[in-house]
Amino acid sequence: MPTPLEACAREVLDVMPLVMRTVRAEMRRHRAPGLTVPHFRALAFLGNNAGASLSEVAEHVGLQLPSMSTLIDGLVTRGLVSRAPSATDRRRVTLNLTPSGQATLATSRRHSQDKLAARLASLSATEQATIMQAMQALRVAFTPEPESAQPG
Amino acid sequence: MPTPLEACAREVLDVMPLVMRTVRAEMRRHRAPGLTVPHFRALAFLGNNAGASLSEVAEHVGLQLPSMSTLIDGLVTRGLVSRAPSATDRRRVTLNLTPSGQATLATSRRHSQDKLAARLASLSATEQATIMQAMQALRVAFTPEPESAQPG
DNA sequence: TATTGTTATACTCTATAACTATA
DNA sequence: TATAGTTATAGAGTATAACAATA
Repeated sequence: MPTPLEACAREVLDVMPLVMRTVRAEMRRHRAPGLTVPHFRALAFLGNNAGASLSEVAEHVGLQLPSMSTLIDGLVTRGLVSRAPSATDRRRVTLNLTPSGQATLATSRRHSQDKLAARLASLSATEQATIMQAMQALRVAFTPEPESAQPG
Repeated sequence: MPTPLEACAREVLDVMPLVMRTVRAEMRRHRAPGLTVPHFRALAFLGNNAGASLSEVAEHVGLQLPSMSTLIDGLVTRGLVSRAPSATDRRRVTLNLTPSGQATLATSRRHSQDKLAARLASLSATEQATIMQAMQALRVAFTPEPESAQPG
């Protein structure tokens, strides 16, 4: 007989991959500029944290530095992100969304959001509110603790 | 100003990758026999659906048939899954967990569950209950229907 | 001819290791 | 010496295409 906490963990473990698979499949089907979930999350982070460094994005998205370097490289090549040396510390890079990046983010987010919303629309308003609350609680529990650098 | 439904979709889109990244990282760290999330989900499905065919597992996990064939191949090689021709239709394959597979599933599930539970323990009992309810609602909304929305 | 599954092949994503540049 | 980032290289994981076997 599992405790409520155990049951909750198991349910999360069971259901989240199910949801993410749908999201991923939809992103792939849409395939605007081949935006994967990590691409998307990097763009979203830069949308909220203009001028962030590579390390900050990497930590937030959960990739190693070389992987994020490559990922950002692709976004720079595609003209979605600008990359420049920091004025105060020339080891660092300053990352920003270009106008095109902002537009792409908005479009892609809208698309994924709409597809997700279409699914969620089959649920009651109460259930939707419950999901909203659950996500907010999970965000708190799973936001990585800043070890060295904290974005403004 | 987004509607509640839109806000909910956006929150899901934002938070779920955050959670799944932690789960994945933990699985990788544990690295029992290199069980990935899809491996795990395939084992879990077979645990609940003994004798399932390859197509059934593939549909549930959300992989293409060749990918699932390879994945199952690895599980068979590792002695976690048995694979035999179906008695009634020899094109089909009958998949089952071996005792070792059952044990591995239990151990891995317990491990991931424990790690997840440790995170969730920082939340209140009310929040945990909310998450539980949210997952149950999401499960309903995202369980793939056997409809022919997925052509072959 | 249609369905189930496997094999062959290639591509994407991410990691580790080695390196450069700056502090 | 330590930190930020890049480049080189390798290895998982998954997809598409071609194939084999059965219905």
